[in-house]
Amino acid sequence: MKRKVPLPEEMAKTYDVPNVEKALYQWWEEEGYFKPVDDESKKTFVISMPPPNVTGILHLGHAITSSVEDALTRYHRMLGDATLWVPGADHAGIATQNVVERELAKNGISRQELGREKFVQEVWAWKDEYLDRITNQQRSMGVSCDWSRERFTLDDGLSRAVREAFVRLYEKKLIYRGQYLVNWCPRCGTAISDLEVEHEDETAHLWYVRYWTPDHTESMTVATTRPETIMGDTAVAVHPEDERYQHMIGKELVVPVVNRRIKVIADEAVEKEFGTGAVKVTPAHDPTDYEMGLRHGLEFINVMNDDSTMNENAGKFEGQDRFVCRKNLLDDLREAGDLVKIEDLTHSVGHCQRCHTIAEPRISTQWFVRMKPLAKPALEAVRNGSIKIIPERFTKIYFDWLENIRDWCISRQLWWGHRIPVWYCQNCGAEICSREDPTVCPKCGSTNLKQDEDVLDTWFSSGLWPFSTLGWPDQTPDLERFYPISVMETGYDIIFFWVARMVMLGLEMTGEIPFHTIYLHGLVRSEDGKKVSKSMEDAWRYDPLLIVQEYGVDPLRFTLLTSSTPGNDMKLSLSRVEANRNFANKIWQASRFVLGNLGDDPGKYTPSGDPLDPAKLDDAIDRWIVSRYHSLVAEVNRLLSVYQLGEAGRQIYDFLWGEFCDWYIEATKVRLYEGETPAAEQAKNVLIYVLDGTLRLLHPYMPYTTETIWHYLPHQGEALIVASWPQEGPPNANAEANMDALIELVRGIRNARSEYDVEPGRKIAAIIAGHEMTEFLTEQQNVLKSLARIADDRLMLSETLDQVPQKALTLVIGTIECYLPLADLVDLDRERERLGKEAAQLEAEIERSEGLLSNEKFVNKAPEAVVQRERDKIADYQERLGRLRERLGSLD
RNA sequence: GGGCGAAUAGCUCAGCUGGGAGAGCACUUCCCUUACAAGGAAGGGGUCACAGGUUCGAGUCCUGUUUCGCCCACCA
Repeated sequence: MKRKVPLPEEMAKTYDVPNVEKALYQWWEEEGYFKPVDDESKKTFVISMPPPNVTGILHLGHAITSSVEDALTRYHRMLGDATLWVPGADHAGIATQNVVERELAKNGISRQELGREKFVQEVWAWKDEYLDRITNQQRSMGVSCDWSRERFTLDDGLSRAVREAFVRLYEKKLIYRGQYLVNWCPRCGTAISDLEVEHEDETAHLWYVRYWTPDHTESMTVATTRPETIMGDTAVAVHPEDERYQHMIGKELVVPVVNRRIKVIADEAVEKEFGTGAVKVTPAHDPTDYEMGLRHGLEFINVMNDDSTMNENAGKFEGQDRFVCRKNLLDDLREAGDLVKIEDLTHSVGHCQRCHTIAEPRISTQWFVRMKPLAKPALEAVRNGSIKIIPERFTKIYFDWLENIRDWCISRQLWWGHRIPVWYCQNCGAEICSREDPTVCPKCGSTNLKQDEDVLDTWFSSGLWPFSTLGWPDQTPDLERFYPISVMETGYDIIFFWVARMVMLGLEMTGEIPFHTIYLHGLVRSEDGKKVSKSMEDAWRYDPLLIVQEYGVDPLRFTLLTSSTPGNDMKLSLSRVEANRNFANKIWQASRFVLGNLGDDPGKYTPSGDPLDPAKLDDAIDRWIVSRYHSLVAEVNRLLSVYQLGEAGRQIYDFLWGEFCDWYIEATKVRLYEGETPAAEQAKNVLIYVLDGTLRLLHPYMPYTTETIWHYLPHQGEALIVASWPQEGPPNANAEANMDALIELVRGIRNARSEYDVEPGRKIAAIIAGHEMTEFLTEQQNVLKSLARIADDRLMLSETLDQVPQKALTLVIGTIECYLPLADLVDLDRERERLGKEAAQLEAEIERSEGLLSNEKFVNKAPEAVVQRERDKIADYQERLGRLRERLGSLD
């Protein structure tokens, strides 16, 4: 037996969809709607969810990712594509290790005390809890992803993919191990990649330090911001063409404190203008100096330990923290008279992305990926259009980074992550990189093997995500069918960390592009424009879970989807979420109206799924709304095809509220309240037809609200989530023009009533000459009476008028003349003034149009349609003006 | 040092291929009318940052300037 939708029997009077979100989600999932249809002939549409950090808490960044990806997924599912959205989570090496270490520290336990194996066990134990939390939070956003395919970057399959990728790169010599200068986080105790260093401008000091020649007869002064590295100096460098120092090049100087002799060298990297033009060279602690060290064959002296305390090379400062050492060293120098000068200086300082500790450039043995050979095809794939980036401007950023790419340090001195699959023979020293754990050394046969201690950068496994989640390296049916995936959707802040690396590794490992389209969304900021962070005082206001609690999922989703354009940041405004909650309520109430007017057998109004032809409808207002709806479908299709989700959403909003509710529903009331006339029956069919279709269009944005309402309305099919996307149908220009006139007329009358303080309840009289519009207005006279509050027996409608009432307000709407004899209320002087103003306005408009048309260039060069529009305008305005003048004359 | 983005109503933002400036919130007046007060009706409010240019026509395209934000870069 088919499981029933978990909804109350009756449609509630108030909007309470948030109360059924959970049940609906569960129902969707249990019905299997999130899985791709099992039909090989269908086109596929695939998205890989950017895996959230397993320790993460859902924030607005996740919420926007979820909203965009779910909207795309639902849209394509309704289009009939075999749609797959693959979810998963990231083990997030440093981040997770830090979190668990902190948890353990609460009980006074350190990672070192536990030892590697036990600590990793401990993290795994935590992982389940964390994973549960984050995935539940994601579910709460309504994500329609296939949880049966959920993956975790450290699970067996993905670990195998990581190892396979590593070994392949190793065998192609694209991975190498060596001693180089890397960024080191002393707090995390690991190397980090260039990308993981965040530079910030800080005010600091530039210390001028004097270095003497061994005989203490000559000296040179160098400027440094990091005096604690002095003990690692192995040269002083000047520019080769610096005349001030020519005589010193090649001479020896003595490093303060450690009294080591170094040479003065000449190198073009030195800027003559900066400081004294002489620079201390510390190849083991500075990127520029490192390069110089290589060029000049200098010694590399590391003066710090892993935790950035000074090591034995720092002489008397051994054991001191780098900044304590700095202070003490400066004191010593000052005392010796060799601290010549101190200047203020603003320079950028690198910090660890994860813990914000000042990173230390440091020489160290690490594993690297050779990037240039990988970057080349990745550049080509975007250049030749195989991969498209939206918005396009990020293409240049992608190019710039890849064109100047440097090797990627992938080893981390952590315990939580994929261990590097390399073993060292303790007997012969051989290095063994292998898919399987080796037991004997292939060179000497020794069984004394030791695996490399390091783990891989988290982003290494993320880089394989689009295909590792589909079963790679095995040629699984999923990989066969769903790879390459369709869209890679993520924030622009991780274009280098993740997106570019996926392209490179995807091309290298699978020989194919990993995805066709890269869609980058903007970052969410708080209302005052700051980056939303947990430390913010009013951070709770930007907690998606709390927002959802207060307003529901759909309003938040709709807000996130319609508040910005691709790639642009957005400031989330809660008043907007509230407004969209009101929108959801509006749809609910409108649907209640429709449902409540269908009578005892609503099923007979079930839409067939085929587009209605407005030309075949009897009522002009029906023709109008159907025509407008068809234009909406076409417009939404167009916008979605170019990823303009925001604009499409706004169009649906405007149509539903501003046209369907404000005008169509109001107009149908007249017919519906007449009873079961043929006209009423047609209205019901059209109401359902348009509402059903619009709910479909809105479903990707507001899945819960639309699914719920849809079930109460007569419908075909088992669930909206798997219902078909609306078809485009013919518009009807004539109906739209007629209705536009009616709307303008009603607004004009309402405006006049308001201006003359006619009580809202009072029904007034109206005398109308319809001219060409007479037939239409006659057909719709009851609607007109109802909307404009004209008394039943006091509407005089004819084609022309023999005589018009003196004491009456005058409205001229296109060809329609309308007089409102408001008797005692009408003040002829005031009326003259009002009409005079209107006439003046029309004159100005006519003058403007005539000006345009008298310009030969405009007439010749502008498109015919634009010129014609101006001509039509003049005709229309002149007709109106004529009538106004006539009326003004008759008032005298 | 290079690059990118933003600048539109009091606030938050749209304005997609250049053809008479829009929404939500806030504001004013009125209305609890049988879908909806989470609502309805009618309003007020903008030299589209500035200066040039292209064009018959520029919020939209080009150049420059200013302010803010971001990214990249071996600024000792």
